[in-house]
Amino acid sequence: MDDAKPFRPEARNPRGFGDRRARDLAAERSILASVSEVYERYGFEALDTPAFEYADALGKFLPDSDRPNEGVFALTDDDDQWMALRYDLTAPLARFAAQNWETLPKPFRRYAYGPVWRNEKPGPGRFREFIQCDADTVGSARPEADAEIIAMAVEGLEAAGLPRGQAVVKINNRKLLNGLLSTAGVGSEGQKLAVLRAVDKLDRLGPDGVRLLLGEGRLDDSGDYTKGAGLGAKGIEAVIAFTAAGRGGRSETLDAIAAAIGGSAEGDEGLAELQAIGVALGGLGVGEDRAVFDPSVVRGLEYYTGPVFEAEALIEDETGKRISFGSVGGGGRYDDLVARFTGERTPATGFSFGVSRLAATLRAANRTPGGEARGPVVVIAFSQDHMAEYFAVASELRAAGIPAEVYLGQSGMKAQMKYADRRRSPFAIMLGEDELAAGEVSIKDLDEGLAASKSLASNELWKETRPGQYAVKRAELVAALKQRLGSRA
RNA sequence: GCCGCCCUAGCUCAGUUGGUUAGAGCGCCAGAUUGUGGCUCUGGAGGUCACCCGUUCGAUCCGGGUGGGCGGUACCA
Repeated sequence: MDDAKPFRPEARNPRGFGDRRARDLAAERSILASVSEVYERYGFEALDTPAFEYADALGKFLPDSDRPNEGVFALTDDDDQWMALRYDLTAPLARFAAQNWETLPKPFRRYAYGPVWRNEKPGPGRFREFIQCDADTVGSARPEADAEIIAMAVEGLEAAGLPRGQAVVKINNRKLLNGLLSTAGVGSEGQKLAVLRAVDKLDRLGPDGVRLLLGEGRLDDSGDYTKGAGLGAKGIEAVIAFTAAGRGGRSETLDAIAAAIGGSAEGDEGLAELQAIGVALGGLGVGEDRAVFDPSVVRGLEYYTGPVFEAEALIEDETGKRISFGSVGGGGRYDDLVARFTGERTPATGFSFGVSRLAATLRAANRTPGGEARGPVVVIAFSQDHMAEYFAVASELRAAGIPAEVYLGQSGMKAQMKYADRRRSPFAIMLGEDELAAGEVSIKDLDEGLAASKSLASNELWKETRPGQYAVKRAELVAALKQRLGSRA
């Protein structure tokens, strides 16, 4: 006799993890299908890798501690090996490429999609589990490989529902800022990193805030002090001038960048790469309104070694306010990632769509990629005596490719109609005593009924009129429904 | 991680200067309408006032702690 209160766990999601219902899944699948189709059209082969990797294969690992770096979800398996959920699709690709390099066709072109996990603080458009759709070329150092990746990003955006003018891919090159900093006498990697972080905040803090972060440091609104990069006044202005070098056209921007970075071997290399990317983009038919050079783009991931890309949505909500949960995709060149495993420098470049964020952005703009999720045709269950007949109807519909179900709850007809309504069913099928006697079946078109109800004030009239309801011969049910479904489209 | 604000019904929020029975709108369920989703009307269910500890005769309210949410900031391989 245990009279202790039974433990009742609270039914809730882990923080940053969300349930996705039919309409969310339809949107996601639609984006995945259209982007995958673009990737395949460009000749990229599909690959899936496991959710888990050994933690050391994912990169950051603290050898002096038995815990992998925060930011990933990690655990040890039975053999005390540290495993971590993948935080993107690029690191697993690097592992796969290194492992199978001998037998792969080179350059290796592959795309992949699936969930990735990050143990970070969630926010709007920022999840701890989200879907990426990624394409990479491993084994080509040519800027044309980068250009092709960018072209796919542009086409993918369009296929996913962001046509010309509603999204833009911004392109930069890490080598430019590196060259500039070398010329300015900034040697240490730590200082360079601090500069990158500062520039990354340009959109949020503005040039003056970034100036503080490039110099001594900045005190923010919450009273927190952030130590700066420690650049001198000349260095600060050189960096700011560089980030402001974006112009309308790609070649004008290149000229402005060239003037801003001064001369350095690394900077010139980066400039030449961008130039070649620009030429290739022209050949690929990617207009200057869809892919631009933008020196203010940074990207957080440290593994990028050259060109970096970022996709941004340019759409507004009803009030004309720009919708932004951050970038909807990003990528770049990472020439050292495979070398972590093989010791051999292997050039690689790629781009990932943040499918979940893209879906969230489109939803915020009241757009539903993949269309509305509709429920099945619902066969009303009038009486226990005729259940077999109801199931026969459902089977006929299913055989004809029409999603259908018999109501299996305990409630009366009114509740069954309500159920069909809530399922967003297109039709309810009624086979009561009257219909059975007449050899007929009643079809209620729920959309039509709803539309008609707007002009009916009283419930009596609504019931009498039975808007959207038709009787057909029992044998003609499937044909009649097919016709109605077809004319709807 | 750090700083600030917040936590009352499924949701959005009132309210109690510390006192018996905590409210609204929306949503949900049911009836009016025994074979009809909408509209209308009527009724109903639903709350350990986030949790724990303290102060008090008495705490949803005051104090402390914990957890969660939001925002800022840091980090983001």
